[in-house]
Amino acid sequence: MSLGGATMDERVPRDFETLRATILERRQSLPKRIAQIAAYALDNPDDIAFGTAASIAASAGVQPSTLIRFAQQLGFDGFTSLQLVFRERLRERNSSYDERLAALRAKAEEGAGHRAIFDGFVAAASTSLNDISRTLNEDHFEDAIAVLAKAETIYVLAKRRSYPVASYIAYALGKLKIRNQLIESAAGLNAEMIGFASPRDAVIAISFSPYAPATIEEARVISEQGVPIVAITDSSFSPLAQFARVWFEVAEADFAGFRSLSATMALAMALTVAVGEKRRDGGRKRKA
Amino acid sequence: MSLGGATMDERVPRDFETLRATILERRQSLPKRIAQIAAYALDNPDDIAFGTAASIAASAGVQPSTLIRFAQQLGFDGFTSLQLVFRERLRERNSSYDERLAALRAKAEEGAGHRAIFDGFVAAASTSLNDISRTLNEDHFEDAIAVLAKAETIYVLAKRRSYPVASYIAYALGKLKIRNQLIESAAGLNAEMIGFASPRDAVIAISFSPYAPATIEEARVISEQGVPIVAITDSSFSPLAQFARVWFEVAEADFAGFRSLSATMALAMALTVAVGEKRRDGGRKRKA
DNA sequence: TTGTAAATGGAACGCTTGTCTCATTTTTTA
DNA sequence: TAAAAAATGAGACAAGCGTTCCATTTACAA
Repeated sequence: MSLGGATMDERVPRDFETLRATILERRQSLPKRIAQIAAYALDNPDDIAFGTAASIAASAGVQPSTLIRFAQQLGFDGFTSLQLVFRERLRERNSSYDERLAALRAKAEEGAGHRAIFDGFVAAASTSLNDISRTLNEDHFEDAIAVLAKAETIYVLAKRRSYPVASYIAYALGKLKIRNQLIESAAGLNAEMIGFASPRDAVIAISFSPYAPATIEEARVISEQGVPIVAITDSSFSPLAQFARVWFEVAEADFAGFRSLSATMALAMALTVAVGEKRRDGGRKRKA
Repeated sequence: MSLGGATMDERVPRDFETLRATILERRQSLPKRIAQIAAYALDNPDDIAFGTAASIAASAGVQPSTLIRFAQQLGFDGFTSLQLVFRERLRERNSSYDERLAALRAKAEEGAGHRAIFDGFVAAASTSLNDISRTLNEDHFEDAIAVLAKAETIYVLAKRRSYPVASYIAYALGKLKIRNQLIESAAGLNAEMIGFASPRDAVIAISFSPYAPATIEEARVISEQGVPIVAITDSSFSPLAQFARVWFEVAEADFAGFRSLSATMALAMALTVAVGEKRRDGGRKRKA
């Protein structure tokens, strides 16, 4: 008989995720109009949080009283209690990504303690990842993969601050059983190494301002041999860009004078794995 | 005469950031009670978004009418219009960090196209950064800095997938003019290199599962010589942990079988720069 | 079909809301 | 200090709120 006024001792979903799960679970057994509101609520949670019972009911195409029955069906004692859950959801993702980042950066900039240094590097890395995720040119990306997938040997060229990226690329290519050659300077035999490269090979070259002269010079020589170059660099004015078949502009944030490598790393790894995948599929699995 | 009912042709802040800037700019010239609400609004934006004029006024310790005057002072035609801006703020950060990440990961997992591979690596890197930012043990961090700052020479020990981090540490230490030695295996002289290390030096060792046997063995030898080790590894069961004076547990997310290095990189750079700073200050600039 | 229970629509109600007005207090100006 | 202007507090009020109630419709069992 206590049709609507469900007593509060039955478990009432207090957080949005539980509520969502409860709704999805009972979806089948809900009356038509109630189900209609349930669907609307999950699709437009913000409207539930901010709207009035009347406005929400109108948007969902039901009567306000149905909205209240919906709430009661879920164990709430009225629409208002239900709405609180939807509002709490918005409150709880309080520290949005940007605000967290801003907080990190602020702490880092006011320069208090060693923790601030750590926060600074985390913030720089996050910013870089965010930027590249927005700005990556997908056409260039596909072109680069095509160039590299055709290569017999992939040469990897980077010095100084970019060298860690090159070494990880070489490691990953090796793991994927793709023939590659890391051009290191230890033994001073770079010129000879480069001499073996042919137009059937390809190069991944990485260099950021101030561009290591050796990288630029080696890129020039190797491009004159007709070897296609995929470059990762930091601006269209980069001397590397003029030698490259395809090039990526990656804006890495820096902190305390050291550039984050996270965006470059992510791009490098994606290139590597995509090349591996393309080779396995023999170019068959293409997007239409 | 049109004291309150400011006409709408004067520029009304429509987004939260503009509103915030406007308030901060006029702060000095605002009447006492109005300023009181202004401060409350910037400190408790969520309360403004969800509360009623009465409840907000009570929380801020003013009359509801003052709240309305505050809104009108800013060019809104009432509290309700002002509140819309605060609500929009919550709506707009709709795609919270976690949701964006989840979207990236979902795209990456459904595996459509090469872009998905890229997204996967970006997501893995972001997740790793987020995790380490939450879980970094500050005491360990300070201890590690202390150990490394005292060292005459810092030895950097890492192979295979961890090697890129080691090479960046070595690069950064060099830039900061801190004597360091990267233990590479190229010439097979590692044993001799290690032999020079003394208890007045220190080691940064990095190894993740599956732990490169060479790294573990060299860490064992070097710790038996009494050289303090700062380890970056992935679990408390790591064989590296038992040799270490201080160790960090870094949980790197992986994608397509390749582990992100972003968190490790951030930690490594922070350690390096913090050591550099501590040496410059001679330990004088300590937190109380 | 008929009877019963569930579901629904719509109007009515009491209450709280945002806003306005006006008397009072505080601040500024001369 | 006196006068004028600005700021403030507090109550009044209409509009809109969430909720309830009841008549009607729909679904289902016998």
